[in-house]
This record gives sequence, C-alpha cells and structure tokens, in this order.
Amino acid sequence: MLKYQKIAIEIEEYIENNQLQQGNKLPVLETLMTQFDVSKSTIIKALEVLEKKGLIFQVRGSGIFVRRLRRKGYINLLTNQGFKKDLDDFSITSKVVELDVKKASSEVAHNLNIELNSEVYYVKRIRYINGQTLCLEESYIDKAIIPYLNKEIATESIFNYIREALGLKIGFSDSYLYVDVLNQEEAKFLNLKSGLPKLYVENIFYLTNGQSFNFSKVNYNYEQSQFFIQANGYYL
Amino acid sequence: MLKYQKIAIEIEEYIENNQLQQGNKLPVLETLMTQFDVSKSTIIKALEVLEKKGLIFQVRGSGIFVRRLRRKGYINLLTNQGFKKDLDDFSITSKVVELDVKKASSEVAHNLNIELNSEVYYVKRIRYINGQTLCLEESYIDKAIIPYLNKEIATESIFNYIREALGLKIGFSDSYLYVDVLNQEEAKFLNLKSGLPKLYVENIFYLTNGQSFNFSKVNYNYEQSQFFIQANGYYL
DNA sequence: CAGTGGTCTAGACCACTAT
DNA sequence: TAGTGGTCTAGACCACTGG
Repeated sequence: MLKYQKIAIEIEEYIENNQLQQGNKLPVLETLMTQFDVSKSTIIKALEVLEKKGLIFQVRGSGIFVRRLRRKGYINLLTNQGFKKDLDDFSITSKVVELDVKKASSEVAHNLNIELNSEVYYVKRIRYINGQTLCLEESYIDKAIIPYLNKEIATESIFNYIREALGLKIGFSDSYLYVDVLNQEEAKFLNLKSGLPKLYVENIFYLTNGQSFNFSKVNYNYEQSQFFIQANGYYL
Repeated sequence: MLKYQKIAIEIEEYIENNQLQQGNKLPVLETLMTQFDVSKSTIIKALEVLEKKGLIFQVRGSGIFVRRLRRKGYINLLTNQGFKKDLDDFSITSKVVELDVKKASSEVAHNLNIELNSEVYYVKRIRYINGQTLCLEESYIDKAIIPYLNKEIATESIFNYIREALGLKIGFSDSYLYVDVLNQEEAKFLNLKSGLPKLYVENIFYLTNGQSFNFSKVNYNYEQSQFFIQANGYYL
C-alpha cells in the first residue's frame, strides 16, 4: 500500500474514532508531516484523497476541516455500483431473475463499444434494500472481458468478482438518468403499480484502461430512492 | 492564473480544436513537460484537473487518453447550479416569481447552519430550458453573507453575482435527491398535471471557507430532466 | 525490456486568513 | 505580520503496459 493511501485511511479513522463534526479542525500540515514522517507533498496527496471523498475541505491560510453530511439514509450516487461497501448503512441483497449469454443488439454494442452480435452476458436482477425492492437492473457484460459468470456470482457482487477473482481494475463510469413512470412489467418486478414514478439510470462502466465492460439499465423504486451527491468546486 | 490551470485549459482547447475522440492518445508526459517548459509535477497537476472534469483518463505504463461522453442533451448533475456555463449547449432562462426577505424556519436554519429567525432571502424562480419549463426552484440565501439581492440579479445568475460582484468563492455543495409526484401548485408552475413524476433535489452550497450560504429546493419537470454524472474510480 | 505514468523527497517561494 | 495551505522545481526511484 502506498504511503499516501495509508495516511488517508489513518486520518479517516481518526475522524471517525473521534467523531469529529463538520467544521472541526484537523492538525496543521506541519504537524501531520512530522507525525507521519513524510514530505509535505505526500500529506497533500493524502488530503486530496479525503477531499475527493467529501470528508474534508481545506482553506488556504486557515486550516483543514472536517466535512460531514447532515443526513443519513441516502445512497451515494457516485458509488452505487457495487453496493457492498455501503453494507454498514444498508443491507442490500439481490435476486437473479435471468442470466443468459446473448448477442449484442445495436444499442448494447454501441454502449459497450463492441461489434454487433458479439457475445454478452445478460443479467436481470432485483435488488433489495432492507428487505424492500430497491431496483430492477438489467446488465450487459462483455464476455470477451468477463469470460465466465454464474447465478451465484451475480447474486453476490459481480464487481467484487471482477476485481478479486479476475484481477481487473475498475476505472470510471458514465451515468445517464431521468425520471419516468413504471410500465407493467417493471411494476410487477418492483411490487409496485404501473404508472408510478421511477428513476431510470443507464450506466457504462470502464476498466482503468478505458475498456467498457458493463452497460446496465436500472429502474429504481421511487419509495426507496434517496440519493446524495457531494460536489467539489472544480467547476463552481 | 496558475501555470497548471493555464496548461489544463490549453490541453482542453487542444482536445476540442482537434476534435479528439474517446481513446485518442495525448502526447506523453515528457513531451508535455518540454512543450510547456514546466516540471513533471505541474503537468501531472494539470492532467489531474482534466481527469476530475472527466475529459481524460490516464493509464500507467501506457498513456494519457481522451474521455468523451457518448450522448448529448444531458445536464451535468455536478455542475448544474449556475447553469450559465452550459449555455453553449442549452438556452436557460429564469423568471422570478417571488423575492422576499424572510425569517429562517427551523428547516432553513438547520440547513444553512444559522440561528432560527435569522434573515434570509427567499427566491422562487421558474427556469426554462430552450423555452420549456425545466424546474421550479426555491432558494434560501443567508442575508448575513449576501446582503443585497434584487429581481434583476435573480433573473440572471445569482452565482455569478456572488462570485463577481461580491468577490466570494463558491467551494462545494451537497445535494439530496429523490423521485416523487407533483402536487397541484408545483404542477401549475411547471405547466404540467399534478400526479406526474418529478425529480426533487435539495442543495446546500458552501463557500470555500465552509460557510453554507444557499439552501435550495428544486422540482424538475420530468420531461426535461436528463442528467449525467461521470464518476472517477476513487471508490471503485 | 523499453516506454510511460506514479510516488516521494527537500526545499524555495507564493497567497490567503486571522488577529 | 505570523500562521497556514498551495505552487512549483529537479530529480531519484517505482510500477505497470505492451511489444
């Protein structure tokens, strides 16, 4: 593990263990440098990690402060692919409805950047949060990248499998979302009535090398869909 | 302007001017260093900016590549506060329905982290995208931080006013969102029927020093609400 | 194994905040 | 004006990718 990652984790634990609140001040750079016995750049790099995670904010000339969310019970929209990591807050389970190998349609081929009719895994799952239906998800997974998949893996975390069993590194994702109403089939799976609102999200996930490996369409149960996003002001 | 900011802008322009596509390779670090006549760290810092903006991705041992969105017509959820910057893609206008000074309710006081009954500006606006109703927005703005506001400013960009006229720096934001149905009043303002779905978002905006200055509640017209989010894999 | 990006250091100097 | 975070450098060394 890299120095700055380790330091980031330790500072995060420090915040957690001491139950620091929004606006609480962390030790100054100088102190952190001597405490961890590393150079200034390394501390800065560690703090950058925490800033990206929305855990701290830095004010030039003033200090380093804790940033905390004011509300609980919301799902982080930027980290909601694997879910596993949110297990502390939520109990999320899945039921696999269907798992097949299919030929890529033009829509799937386009989003996965592969040839028409290439083989993809098609996985249809219902996901539950604390026992309630959370979403109906259809995933198309490039078989050229993930050569094997079964129901057991899909019931657990496909992302963990890709990371741990296959040793692939997940890099980034694009998500497109809009609001719509449930059709009959979606409503049936979510145990809701058709015509009710839903959040519809399409995701494309990429490996660190830029290859897209997973295209998914997700219909969220509006009753369970509370999300949050923390933005850092690189645009503001 | 800082060196790394300037370099980031130049590289962005280079990508734009040459119409580079997803996966196209940029010059290697060594080349960029000599081309801009700066140290390695400065180039890395510039590339980091572009990576956060979702414009490039870097692959160790391989190169620096262009990252492009596959779809047009979606609003970036992480940058949708000012709107002004999206003017290239969308024509967004506002109509101010109401502008008052009010006493902060407990909800507003809590979200703005101020005393109950402190004075806040209350701004109710309808926003239009390409002539269609986009959203109905209610903002509560801390009068202790923004001492003056009028209809003209609110019709244009409140954020630009805060930045440019008041010289304040906007730092970060928290957004909470969920899907719901329109009530009669909201429907009226959005020119839709009650009972139709909506995306409901609450935002809290902070200055760089961590002070929250704006709490807003936004109801989006589902017909015009197409959003995208690019995630970088700091969690994946 | 050559090419390429990432980490880390030590230190000079700059810019903002608070008092 | 002291304290604190940010920028920038030059260079050593590390880690991953791909032919």
